[in-house]
Amino acid sequence: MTAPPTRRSDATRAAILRAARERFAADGYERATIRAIAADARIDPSMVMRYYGSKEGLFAAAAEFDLRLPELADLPADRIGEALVRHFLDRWEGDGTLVALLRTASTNPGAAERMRTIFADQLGAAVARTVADPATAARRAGLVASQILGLAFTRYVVRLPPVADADPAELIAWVAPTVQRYLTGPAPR
Amino acid sequence: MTAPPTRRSDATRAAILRAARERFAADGYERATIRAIAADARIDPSMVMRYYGSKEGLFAAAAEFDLRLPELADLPADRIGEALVRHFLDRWEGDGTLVALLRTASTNPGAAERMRTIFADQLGAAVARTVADPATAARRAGLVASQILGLAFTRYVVRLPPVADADPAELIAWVAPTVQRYLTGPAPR
DNA sequence: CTACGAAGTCAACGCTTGTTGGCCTACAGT
DNA sequence: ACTGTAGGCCAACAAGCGTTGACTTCGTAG
Repeated sequence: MTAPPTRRSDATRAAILRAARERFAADGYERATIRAIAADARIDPSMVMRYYGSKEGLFAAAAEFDLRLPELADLPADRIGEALVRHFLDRWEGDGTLVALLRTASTNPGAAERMRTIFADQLGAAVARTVADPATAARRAGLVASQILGLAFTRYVVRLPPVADADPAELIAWVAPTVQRYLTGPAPR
Repeated sequence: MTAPPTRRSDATRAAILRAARERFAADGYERATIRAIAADARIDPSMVMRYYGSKEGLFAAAAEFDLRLPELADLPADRIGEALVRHFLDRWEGDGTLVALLRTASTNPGAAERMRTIFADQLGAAVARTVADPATAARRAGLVASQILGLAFTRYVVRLPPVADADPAELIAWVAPTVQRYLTGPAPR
């Protein structure tokens, strides 16, 4: 047990992180300035540097993200698609971090790398544990990612009206079969 | 016939536009600097301003984009999905403009608006012409956009390995049924 | 009560960016 | 040959950025 329980600065650190996530989500990496983040958190820009070293360091801390995937094996095999789509919509409807990552991955190589890691490790691993054929597991996970990220991109970033305005239940009903097929459907050819 | 046939500066204008598209596609809006674009085109940064007024103006000119969708009604009804996926892969494999738009739409409101227009007008209209039920046409077009843009995003922007490394034929085989169902499948519920 | 380290503030730096206006150059019409 | 004009270049500007270091304030341990 090495940890000194709480430092006085923890509240500030947390405020910075919260403001950073909001700004990164709203504006992307380059337009989210340290000065603006500091203003939101009501502290001095230099505090950000003290605690996170640099803008890159701040982003790395703000973009820590756990998909919190459920154990797919515990679900009824024919409901995995539905459960996954529902889970993702819930997950990022309440947490701007993934939108921040999505916006930033477009221009920042580090963020793109982070995104690759998250989806390869977390989603890839969960899929590998459930899919029968290990040879196609990675491809299946990639296809699921393409539909899930496409949904997030059109709904939260571009805000294409027919997708952004739909209620979650309808989106789930439409998209779940796609994900289900990518996971458990027969491989083509 | 109002047009003076060719001005001496047309070659320069075109060079700027070509360089701009490449830079915007590779770096996104904010990291693609006018100076870098001008250097690529081997002209002075001030020329960019002379011809396009501002960086926003340059982007607006560079992001002009026609999806060149085929007339869907001319295709066999059960092959529309396949044809569409193949068309999109072809279309942006050879032209960086859409990738530039994709990267830029993440952070630049104007680019997001442009993206919305392109997909609502061009794809939305083409879908509306083929889908039986006009009430669901917009939603179906949005869903197609979500899968198509998700594919582009994972393959060309994030470069998620299982999607980026796949060859087009395999991607088409996996994704075509999704698009086909979004277009011609029964509406859920 | 005092001293010391952490937390926070302030002002400035060096750099890059988009943008501007003045200057030079080359070509077309007479 | 001469001149007007469009094409192109150079140098500079103001603004905003990330980042730095020195200074002040606060809370606590001895």
